[in-house]
Amino acid sequence: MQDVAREAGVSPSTVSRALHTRGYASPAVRARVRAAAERIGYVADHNARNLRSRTSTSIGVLISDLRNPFYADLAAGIEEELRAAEYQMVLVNDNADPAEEMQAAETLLAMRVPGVIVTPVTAKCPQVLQDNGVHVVCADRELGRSNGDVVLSDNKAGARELTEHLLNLGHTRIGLLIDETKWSTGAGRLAGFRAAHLDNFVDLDEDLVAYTSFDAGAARQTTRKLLNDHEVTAIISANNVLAQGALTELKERRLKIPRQISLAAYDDVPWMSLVQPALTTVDQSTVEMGRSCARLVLARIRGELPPRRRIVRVPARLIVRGSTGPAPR
Amino acid sequence: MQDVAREAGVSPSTVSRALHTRGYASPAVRARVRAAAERIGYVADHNARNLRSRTSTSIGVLISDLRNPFYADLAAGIEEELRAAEYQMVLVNDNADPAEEMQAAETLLAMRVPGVIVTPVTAKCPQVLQDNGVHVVCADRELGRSNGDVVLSDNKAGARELTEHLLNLGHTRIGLLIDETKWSTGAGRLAGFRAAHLDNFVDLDEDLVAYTSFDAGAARQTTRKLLNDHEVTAIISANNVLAQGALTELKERRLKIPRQISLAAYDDVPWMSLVQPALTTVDQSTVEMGRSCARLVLARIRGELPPRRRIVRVPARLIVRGSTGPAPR
DNA sequence: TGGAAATGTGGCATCGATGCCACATTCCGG
DNA sequence: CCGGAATGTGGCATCGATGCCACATTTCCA
Repeated sequence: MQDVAREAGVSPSTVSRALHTRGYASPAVRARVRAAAERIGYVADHNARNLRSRTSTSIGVLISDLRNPFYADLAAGIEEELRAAEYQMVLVNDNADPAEEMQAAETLLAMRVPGVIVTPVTAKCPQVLQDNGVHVVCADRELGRSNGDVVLSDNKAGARELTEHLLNLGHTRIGLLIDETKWSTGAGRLAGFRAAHLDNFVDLDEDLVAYTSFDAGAARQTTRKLLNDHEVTAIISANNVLAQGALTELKERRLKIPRQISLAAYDDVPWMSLVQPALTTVDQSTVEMGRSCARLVLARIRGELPPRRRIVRVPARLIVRGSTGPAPR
Repeated sequence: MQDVAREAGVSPSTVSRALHTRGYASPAVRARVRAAAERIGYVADHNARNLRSRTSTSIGVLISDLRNPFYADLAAGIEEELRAAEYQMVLVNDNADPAEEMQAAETLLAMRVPGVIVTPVTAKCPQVLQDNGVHVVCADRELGRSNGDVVLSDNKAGARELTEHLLNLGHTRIGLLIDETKWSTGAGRLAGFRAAHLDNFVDLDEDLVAYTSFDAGAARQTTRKLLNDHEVTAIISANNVLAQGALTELKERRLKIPRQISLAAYDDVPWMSLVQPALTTVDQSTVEMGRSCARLVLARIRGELPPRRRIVRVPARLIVRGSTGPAPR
């Protein structure tokens, strides 16, 4: 910048004013400075700018697992929106580990990022960030009674719609493969599953809610057990990872889908339309969810929003494909 | 930091020395300062540190499309290794667009990142970065005659092995679905395909090399054309995106895989083992590739490497699954 | 016991961009 | 023709961490 000032024959202050819209600078000088900057290849130092202005254009994004297409899509949506606003995305994987999550939060604090988008593992993480003046948006799920902004898939409505689709096909014994109900994600999907049964006057056998862990192998075992112990004519998987395990087990058993059993999943990811038959799913518009998160955090940073917490509910859409059909008699 | 100094009753300089391993500080003072920092909840400001030390612990990662599992895995590997070294990842999607790529490069320059890992779209981008003193590692591909570090999949060997696998099964008319040969990626895979034919004394009909564009829909059309115009008993897709199109077309035609036609793909991604039959693929250990990139760029930054350019070749591994079988007579 | 060496700590300039304030110049009306 | 407003530009302190240098204190040996 000193160099640009010398090159243009003005002072550093003038350079600053000439390159930004803020402050006066005669058109002549402005042009001269811009030319000089161009010639030298001047690129403003973000660190200095951030230090002085006590802010930054980097946004922290804290997710569980980039290799899961859900998180990848979320991040892609966030990045797209941030880039358009000339912000940068600092992406950190926490592997759904509380310790790594807190570690990451501290790093982001050190970077003095003005905002963070997080798929929280612990309520403490968003809390700590917020306490330090960072604008936090929780994505995909809510832990306990947080008081920050959140962007959620409408889990209950989506799961209800999916369940109703199966009930309408005559299924009355539907297994639900689910890994957790402590987060709003699992809780909402389970609630939707229950609500659909209730609405349709179908008694729900609680044994058909099969708890497993967030892992395809475990989901496969759980599916096996579910099929061994109970008569079910359809299975709903609460997310894309569990669906993988369920499908593997069904294929292994050479069960005809959907003739002998129907399979459906919450969270539509690409492979689900590639398998034969393609899976009936609930698409939670993950990329759009990411965009919403970014828009929300940017609006907060710019102070465009009232202090009240904002809850964005991204609609979920049922996609009927070949894996669901009439219940066998 | 001023606050910590006051709290501990020492000067800022001493705080700096006490919190780092560099410089002297009596154990007593060190303990006192650490305690004070802890109490206050002090987190060093990266911007100030970066400004002063003219460096940064953020690494730029410039990729084409986070939604493609290949890039997601690459990024995941990079992030894992960076995090372990207490570096951060600034992730930018350039959508394989030269303009966006240059834009991103400029942003990374502004951030004064010490290193960038890029899956280049244009040779200009890594060049510009390098000219500005940034350590650049090109991942997955090489453009023209660059002189920087690169981490590549051993495309030629992998493609040769895959092709040989098919030739050994008696296939002599193998279609290759490929989108580009300007980058080292496509060029290497095509070379391996050719080399395998040569080694096995099978004449290669150049018409069976079907050029398409990087898009599942286009790949499907090209596959259709390939099947209409030529007798082929096997198809190799040059990457995961094209494989999607090829598979869709084969399913549409109700061709029995592998009885009537074999299908194989370069770049193993999760859905390939979920479809029935599972696809024979070449696994390029994408995550490990990402880790290698990160290790390489960190080593450069630390000055641990001789000036000569480093070319890391990550081995590719053939995974035989159900989609390839003996050639039909 | 005096002086040199060793040890620990504080002062201060610095990195680069920013924006307040002061000052120089031009412009206009009374 | 002079004073005050309007306009444009430069000086300078500042953000927070760092590390050189100087200085104060202690240690040690001659």
